[in-house]
Amino acid sequence: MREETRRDIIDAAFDCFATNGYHDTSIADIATRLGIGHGTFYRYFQNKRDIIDHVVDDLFGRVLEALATDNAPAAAETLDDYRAQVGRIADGLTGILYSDPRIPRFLFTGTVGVDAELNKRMFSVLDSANALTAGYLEHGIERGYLRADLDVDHTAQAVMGMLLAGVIACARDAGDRGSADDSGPPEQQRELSIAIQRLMFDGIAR
Amino acid sequence: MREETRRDIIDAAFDCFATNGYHDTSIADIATRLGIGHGTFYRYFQNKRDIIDHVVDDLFGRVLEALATDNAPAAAETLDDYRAQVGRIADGLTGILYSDPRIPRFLFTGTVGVDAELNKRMFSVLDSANALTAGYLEHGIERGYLRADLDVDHTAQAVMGMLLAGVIACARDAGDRGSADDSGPPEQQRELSIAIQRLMFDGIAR
Amino acid sequence: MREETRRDIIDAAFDCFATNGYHDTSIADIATRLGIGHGTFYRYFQNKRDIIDHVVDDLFGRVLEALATDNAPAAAETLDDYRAQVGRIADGLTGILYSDPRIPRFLFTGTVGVDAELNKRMFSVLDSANALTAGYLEHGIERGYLRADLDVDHTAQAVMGMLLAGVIACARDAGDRGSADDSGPPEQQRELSIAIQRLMFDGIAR
Amino acid sequence: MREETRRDIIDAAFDCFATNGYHDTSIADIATRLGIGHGTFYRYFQNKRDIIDHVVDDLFGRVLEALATDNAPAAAETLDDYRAQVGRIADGLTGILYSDPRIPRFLFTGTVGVDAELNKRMFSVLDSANALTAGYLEHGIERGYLRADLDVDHTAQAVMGMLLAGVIACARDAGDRGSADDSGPPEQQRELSIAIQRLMFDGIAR
DNA sequence: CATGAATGAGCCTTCATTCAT
DNA sequence: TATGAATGAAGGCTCATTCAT
Repeated sequence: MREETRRDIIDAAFDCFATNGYHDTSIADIATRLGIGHGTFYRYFQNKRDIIDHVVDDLFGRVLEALATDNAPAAAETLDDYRAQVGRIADGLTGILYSDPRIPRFLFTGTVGVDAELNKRMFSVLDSANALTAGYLEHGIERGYLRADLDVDHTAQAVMGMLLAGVIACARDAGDRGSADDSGPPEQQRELSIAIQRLMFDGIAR
Repeated sequence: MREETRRDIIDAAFDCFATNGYHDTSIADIATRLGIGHGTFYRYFQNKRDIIDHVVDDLFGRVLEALATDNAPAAAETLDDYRAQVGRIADGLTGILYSDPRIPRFLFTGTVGVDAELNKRMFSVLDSANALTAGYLEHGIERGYLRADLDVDHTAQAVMGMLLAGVIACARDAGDRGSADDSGPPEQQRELSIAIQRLMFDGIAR
Repeated sequence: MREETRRDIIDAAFDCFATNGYHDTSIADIATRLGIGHGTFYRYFQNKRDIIDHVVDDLFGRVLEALATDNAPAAAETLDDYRAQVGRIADGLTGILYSDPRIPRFLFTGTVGVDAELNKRMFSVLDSANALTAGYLEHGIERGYLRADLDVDHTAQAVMGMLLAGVIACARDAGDRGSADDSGPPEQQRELSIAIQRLMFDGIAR
Repeated sequence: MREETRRDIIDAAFDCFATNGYHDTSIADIATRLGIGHGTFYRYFQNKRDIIDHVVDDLFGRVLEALATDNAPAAAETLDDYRAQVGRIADGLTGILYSDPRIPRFLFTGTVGVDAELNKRMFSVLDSANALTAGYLEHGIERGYLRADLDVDHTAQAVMGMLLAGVIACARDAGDRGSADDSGPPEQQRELSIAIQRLMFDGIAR
């Protein structure tokens, strides 16, 4: 039960799921990619359904870590601070999504449509993200640099939706670019990021 | 080849896919739900992969029709016009999504993770929606009621993302409420709709 | 129950079986080729197994008729008579096989490997042919122009084998030539015919 | 992937095909006869179509080996030599066909009517046999003990036809005798063999 | 009489999972 | 501990046959 093998299996599974989706990936695929016997898989994971949870765990862990690294968790005290903070988070996410194109692809083909259970979990993650965002907004209201009548919960939901649009765009681009790691400059992503920020802070009206 | 049977199969398939997802729905499931022999299915559709396309066709047809009904295609000439128009579209979508909770669920479990082909198709639909939205924004700039320096394409993408957030929320709610047609008042959805509009037109800053 | 329809079905079945074989021909194929509903088939024949018997009946009827036409059934009284008779029979068979390339093909793909029952029947037809040939030989011995110590039964079997070689060659050629009726000159067939006769009457030794 | 299992499957398939024919044999039949799960079949062979090729390979291998054992490949130098050689080959074939009655049955029900592809292959085998026979005849002409004006190709075809008659007779007898290995004395076969030889070397005329 | 919609038995094939080595 | 041979549940799909219209 070498811990390294466990990691390798998670990585291989992540790769397979991102490339072919959960349902079109067989245990044999994962084992073959790793060069191990497919019986070995079952020494590390209960069953096929089991691994996806661990892949998701692992992915979220990596994403959160990456976000935490780039982002001071310090709360913004002014609108400009917040604006900058949002920019940093957006850039951070962009960086993560583009550092490994398999991430957005996996979120699609490896996460959605697998299971009612997993759906629930993903919804719950989204809830957390919403709550986090709502917290930021709440903080902004308290500090006085955001509109007092802001519906924080639903506004947070809307903001997260814009981020999702980014993830989806990445997933599509990743699909177009194939699975290779050739990082085309994330120009599109950056522009979307800017558009989101302007929408939030400047509105669209003249 | 009664056209009615064809419709029934599409409906039953829609129902099954929305409830259990594409991969956990067998042809026998669809046939059983309809009370027909499973061989009959193959008199109307080529194979399992074939029906999903028709279900998607049908769904999009219904959605577009519903949207068209509620919405004057007339272009907005003032910001208030546009604001109202956005409100109508949002309400329209809300109404559709809540009229049949299977719709958002199907978009998830019956559409994502099926196929590279279908993914491509869904992306392409998203593209169209983006382009449509961008067109509205473009028009607004020309008419002078929207910021001239708006990045229409990416802003459209962001706006569509917010709508997606609504779809996702619906899908989750539908899951919680089961597949029955008990229309809990779409209070949440209405509030999200308002939050999106305020975000677009008023921004979040004080 | 028009008799003509019955004939048409037999013809269409013959065509399908010759082209695609018994197992790769569906009732729908036969009906479609004829432009009738495939339910109609069952008004004329019990089931799929039933039709093959009628096709075989029909085919043998046609072959025997053709042979009878070309051949005086009169018994040969001299070796030269017999030689000529054998030649006529051989030419007759050649003509039949080449008049419709589907015949040898059908004997293969529509007759062998269908059924234990049909195998038995074909064997029985072969028996009759053997017996007929043996009768000719017997007659020749009685008349004194054939060797008295001839094993008529097995010699007849051997002679029939040579004819079978011709049928097989035809079947292969027919396959090569496609199903069209382009009668390449049956040069090969004529030469085989001659070789058989020389083998019978002159032997191979110098 | 025990090689023995592979052999067992080939044998079982051979048995089933010989008894019931290709189309009336299911993978489950083969597996059941062997007492293995039917999934196991697919660990050793691609699909149902795949196995028939291997069965044919195996059968031809065995036949050729048996023929080679009994037969000096040395060329005949005199007519008597050749006569003896033909006798040995005929006896060899007889022995093979009767050593396992499933062989002639398989050649019928397991080989004909399966596939255009397999038909082609069988024709090609027949070609080789014809060519081999023609070679012997050619050699006889060169050595001077066969008629110089012999049409070697078509004569070879005719000779092969007589052998086929033997195969067919065997197949029928095997069917009558059931699939058991009770070797009724191949009296019939021997007599056919003699009749063929006399036909070739002595002709039928007095 | 003709039709073709409906049916379900039956078969091929995949693949997650187990377990003896 | 690692392996991969074996397994059989499960599901997609075909097509001969029936029968209401």
